[in-house]
Amino acid sequence: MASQPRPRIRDVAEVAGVSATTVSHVLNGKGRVDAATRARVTAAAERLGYRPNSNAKGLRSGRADTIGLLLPVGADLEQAHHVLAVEFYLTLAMNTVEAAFEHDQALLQLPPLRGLDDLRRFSVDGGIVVDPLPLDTRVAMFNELGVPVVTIGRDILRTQDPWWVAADSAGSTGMVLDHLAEAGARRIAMLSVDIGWSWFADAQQTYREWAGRRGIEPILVLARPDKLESSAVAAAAEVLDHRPDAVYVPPQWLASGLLRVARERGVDVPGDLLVSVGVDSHLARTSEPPLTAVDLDPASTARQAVDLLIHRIEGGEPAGPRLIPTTLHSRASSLRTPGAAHRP
Amino acid sequence: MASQPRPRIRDVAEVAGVSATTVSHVLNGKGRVDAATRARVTAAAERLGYRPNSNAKGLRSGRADTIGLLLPVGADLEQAHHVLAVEFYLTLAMNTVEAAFEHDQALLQLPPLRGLDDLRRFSVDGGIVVDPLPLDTRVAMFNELGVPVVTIGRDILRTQDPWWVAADSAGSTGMVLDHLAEAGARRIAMLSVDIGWSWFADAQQTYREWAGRRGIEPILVLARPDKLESSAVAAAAEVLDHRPDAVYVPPQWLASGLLRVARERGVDVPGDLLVSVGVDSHLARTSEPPLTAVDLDPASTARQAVDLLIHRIEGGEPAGPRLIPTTLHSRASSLRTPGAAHRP
DNA sequence: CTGAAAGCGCTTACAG
DNA sequence: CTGAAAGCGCTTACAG
Repeated sequence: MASQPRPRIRDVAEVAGVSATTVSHVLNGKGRVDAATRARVTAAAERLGYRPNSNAKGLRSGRADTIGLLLPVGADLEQAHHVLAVEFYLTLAMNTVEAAFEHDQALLQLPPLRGLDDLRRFSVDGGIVVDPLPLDTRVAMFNELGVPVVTIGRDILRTQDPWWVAADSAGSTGMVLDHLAEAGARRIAMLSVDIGWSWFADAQQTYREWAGRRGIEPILVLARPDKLESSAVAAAAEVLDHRPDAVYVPPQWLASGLLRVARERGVDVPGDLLVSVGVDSHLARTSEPPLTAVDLDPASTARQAVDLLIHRIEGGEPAGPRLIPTTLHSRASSLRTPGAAHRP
Repeated sequence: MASQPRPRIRDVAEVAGVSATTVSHVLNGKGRVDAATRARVTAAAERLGYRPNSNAKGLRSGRADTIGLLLPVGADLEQAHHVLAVEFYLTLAMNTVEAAFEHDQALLQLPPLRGLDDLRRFSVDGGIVVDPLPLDTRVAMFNELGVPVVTIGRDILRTQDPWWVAADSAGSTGMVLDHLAEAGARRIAMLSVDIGWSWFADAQQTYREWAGRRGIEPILVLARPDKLESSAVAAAAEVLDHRPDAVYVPPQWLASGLLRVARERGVDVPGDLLVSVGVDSHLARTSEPPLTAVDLDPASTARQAVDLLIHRIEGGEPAGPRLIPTTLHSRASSLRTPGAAHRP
């Protein structure tokens, strides 16, 4: 419990019989230092459990060795109905933490930013903004303060910005639609939402193009973006009115509403209707029936985002956006087993 | 995009026509400063968008104005089956962030700590360790470095430690058992797990005492702590072998296994079996039937933990542990509607 | 290869 | 009520 005073660089220098300068050189791999001296310094630092004071280091170097993470959820997340994506965000966060750690950076969780002053209170070398809205204000704040920023998800209106990492929505959509078509679907609808996140925007565009190429009239229903159960149910009812034989649902939070309405109408999944959702989750895996879903690989996404941010912090050239490949987990909801239709 | 140089305290001093000392006094509410001077300084700081450099501040004061949060999940959380509690942890994390922010503290997400050196790399004034195991190593590391620490959940073996905040497990258990008894249950079992978290340990003890007071033989089945689906199912089968008419399941991740086994055996919930789970979640709310569950109020828990930690950082006397009251959300799984039993 | 010295931007005795 | 000066623990030209 007794907090012994933390060793300073001069303590290490003393033990090693050199100057603080030399200790600094050794520890930071700068300058030329004799191998024997280097060994003595390393040993002394090790023995004392020396860790440079990050405030002093940061003050001198102007770097905080800290990056900020801004999730699109606040403290009121219990209320929000997109709680279904919590696994995704928590996985994203924990992987960001570990990736940052491996790069010798600490990870600051930023609260929702109400203004520039909120952001100014944190000293970070860079920031990661998750799920930017079109012309995202949070990104603008980082830019305004000259702090390097990278987004997870693309800001669909900042078309010149190369500093983002995102799961491949267009590719995923093509994969899902092809999968449903191969399973025999002829009238494939999309049930989505009108939020400006690239995951949804790109899915819609890809769906339209895909339908166009096949000369099919797209059936596209957008739920209200309020994430309320009632809106989900209303949109589900509307899409079923079109009598599709398959539905792709990029926003995973609309899936349970769709299943419920289908059940109420006696529409069997997968017998009468194939379903695939956009973001894999425990719920998708344990749903009845289990739902075919796209695995967005939040772990890789987080790591790529940290890499890209550090590249930007170090003044690197825009390395271009990074698209993260996805995987389709095919489950019972999209498997048309002959004879399984119209089970009682 | 152009990063204009950040204003320093001397810039503010210059604009206000005073010394840096006075600016510091005004901004930190120290010393006596003339009201007019104070106003000029405040205005100047405001106009320049001045924010003290936290590294300089920290170097001088020895404080980092940063607290660390250590969740019991790592980057591999997709694998772990306790993903069901992700809402709880994410809510905890986001509320910790906001509470810290309101106390002018930044919140560092700490990665899993493999040793003292990992912890030394972070400069934090204090730490919050979530769900400590008995004689928790992470807590020991903070103590070893002399960094104030507070736990969310009680370390059941460090009985002298008053620095914790936890949802009231004993109270919740009593509430659930009474609720089930009032609904008519006579043979109330507990399906839990042998992990040393206080939430589970206290629930078991309370259950035993409760049964003892009523002269009932407790039916207590503990699942293996590996969080595998197979272990959950095995434990569920074992508890149903005892033919209980109600089960309280403190670890929420065992609930779906119980429901599945009950369905397979033709045991109707709630007709033949009342069920209540320990941690409320979206899954509990949307389960079929919806599950009666304890709301642990992670938001209050997080805020109290931050309060307590700051109290400890400031050298306050042990204020004693803080028990967070819980709420029971009574849902269909524990409502014995006469005649509802043995629905097809 | 090594070290003395300056300075990063603050806060805090201390003097006036 | 106000300010000059020291110093927190580092890193980095610079000199030797």
